[in-house]
Amino acid sequence: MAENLSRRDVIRLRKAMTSTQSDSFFYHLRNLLRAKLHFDTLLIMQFQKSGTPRLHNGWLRRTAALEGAMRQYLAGAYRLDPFYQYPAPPQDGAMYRLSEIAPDRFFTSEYYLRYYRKTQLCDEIGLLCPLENGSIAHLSLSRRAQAGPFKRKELQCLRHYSPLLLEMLRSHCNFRAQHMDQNAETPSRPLSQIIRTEAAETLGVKLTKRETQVAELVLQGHSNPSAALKLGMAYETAKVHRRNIYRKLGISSQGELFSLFKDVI
Amino acid sequence: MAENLSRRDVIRLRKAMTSTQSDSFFYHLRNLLRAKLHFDTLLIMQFQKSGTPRLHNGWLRRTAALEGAMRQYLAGAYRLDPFYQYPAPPQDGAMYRLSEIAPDRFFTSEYYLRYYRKTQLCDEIGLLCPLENGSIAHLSLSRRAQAGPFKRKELQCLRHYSPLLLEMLRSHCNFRAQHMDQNAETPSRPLSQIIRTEAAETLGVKLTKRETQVAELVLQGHSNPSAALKLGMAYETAKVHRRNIYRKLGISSQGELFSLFKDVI
DNA sequence: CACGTAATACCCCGATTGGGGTAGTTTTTG
DNA sequence: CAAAAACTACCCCAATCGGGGTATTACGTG
Repeated sequence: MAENLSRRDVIRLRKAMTSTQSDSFFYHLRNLLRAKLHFDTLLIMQFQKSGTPRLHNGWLRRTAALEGAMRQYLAGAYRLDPFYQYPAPPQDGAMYRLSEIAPDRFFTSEYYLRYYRKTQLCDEIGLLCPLENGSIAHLSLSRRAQAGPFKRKELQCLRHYSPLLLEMLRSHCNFRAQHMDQNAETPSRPLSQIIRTEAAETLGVKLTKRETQVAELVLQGHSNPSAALKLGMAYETAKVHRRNIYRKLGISSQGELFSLFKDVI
Repeated sequence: MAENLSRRDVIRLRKAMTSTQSDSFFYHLRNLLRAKLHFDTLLIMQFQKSGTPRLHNGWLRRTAALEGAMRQYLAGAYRLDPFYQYPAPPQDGAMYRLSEIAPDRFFTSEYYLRYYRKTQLCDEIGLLCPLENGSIAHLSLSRRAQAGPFKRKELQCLRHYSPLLLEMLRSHCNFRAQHMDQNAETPSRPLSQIIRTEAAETLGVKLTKRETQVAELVLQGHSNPSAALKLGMAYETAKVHRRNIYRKLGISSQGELFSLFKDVI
């Protein structure tokens, strides 16, 4: 069974666990995981409370598309990442699969089509774990299309060891946070604020609070029903808000809404 | 009335008409037109039979977005330009408005949202005129959103003088063609071929003739009914082709189709 | 000739979008 | 307080899309 660790695995695990407070942790972690499953990217990031995400460690199978996407991600596209916008994980952290937590229309959203799809990644597992300072540690594993989605066994294995992984992740991120220049934190404007000010300044339009929220969810890839559910309102109400947004912005389709904000995000 | 030419207009007209065989034609043409209507871009191009379009003369109101879009256009996006893909104009040439000749879903198409919309252009008038060598001369006038679409009077004026403009356009393009290095013509792969080979090579999928045609029209911004009309088939048949395309390419939405080819086009 | 592929046309369905309207309640603001 | 703005919920509708199916008619190539 995948859950069983060979002697070598045990050694790898020990090396990873004992190195969380050092720079070699990522190396050992990668070795550990590589022995148990196949992945094409491995990232350790930190979602900060009011700053842009930090990439602590990253390994990508060399691809121009992947590196370009990574740059765009850190530059602002992260705001539409389902893992980034996912509500705070439980105290102990948790493991999620992209397809589980993605908004219902995420895979036809502009973010997916423009940033994600061209990386050829087809599956992603994310571990999220709250840190002491209020930020969130994020471990991401993903697979390219040619390798297919994660297999059942690989998922079982990950799920089985996710408590350990989360613990290591937390420990390592706390270590990295100490050596991080707090002041170098680039402030991150939340998506809602971007929408508001962009609409106001560029288009001279004042969006109401609810309209901004609906626009935000729509940009993240929620359908009307899904956005309504998230905001605790009736489906028709979300529709009304969207209609008002379109009217105010002088557009008439979801695609135009995306194109209005894609340069800013 | 807008059709009336002042004495100064007459002088401008004469200058333009007498300079079609020289490099100063564009300058005089711009002066002539500027006196009669407002525009934010003025382009003289030549759509070649089997080469990429040539930009003979171009004037853009300085905008980073405009210049970027122009580069993308010449690099390949021209293939989705409604004027470019418009069937051959009559012998004497003709004048068209973008909204008249655009595919029904053009304004929600990827081309429009990615290339056209961000230029902030909201209206475009194109004169098309066949040349001797089989290529097509194209005069384009467009307006930015802040100026609004062309006014009725401006359109009347243009329409009234379009025979003259077309004649000048033809004359000038023939002049430019003489001084053009025939061999420098960059060969242009037609869209259909790009779709075919891209699907075959990158995705290992053989699209049939009809499927390729449907994919082409969809990428250009035609809906199923519109594509069916263009291909002389029933609406349902076009739908079947599209369904087969999706199945073969392993996708499930129009957005993914766009994203598959957007890097190639 | 026969068989496979391509192409055609039609049926069904559910889901979503975009746009129109009416109406009631809550909140904000002058 | 009273009016305006925001929010809510529901009604209607047409259009499109994506996916399922069946069936008939070419068209070629072996």
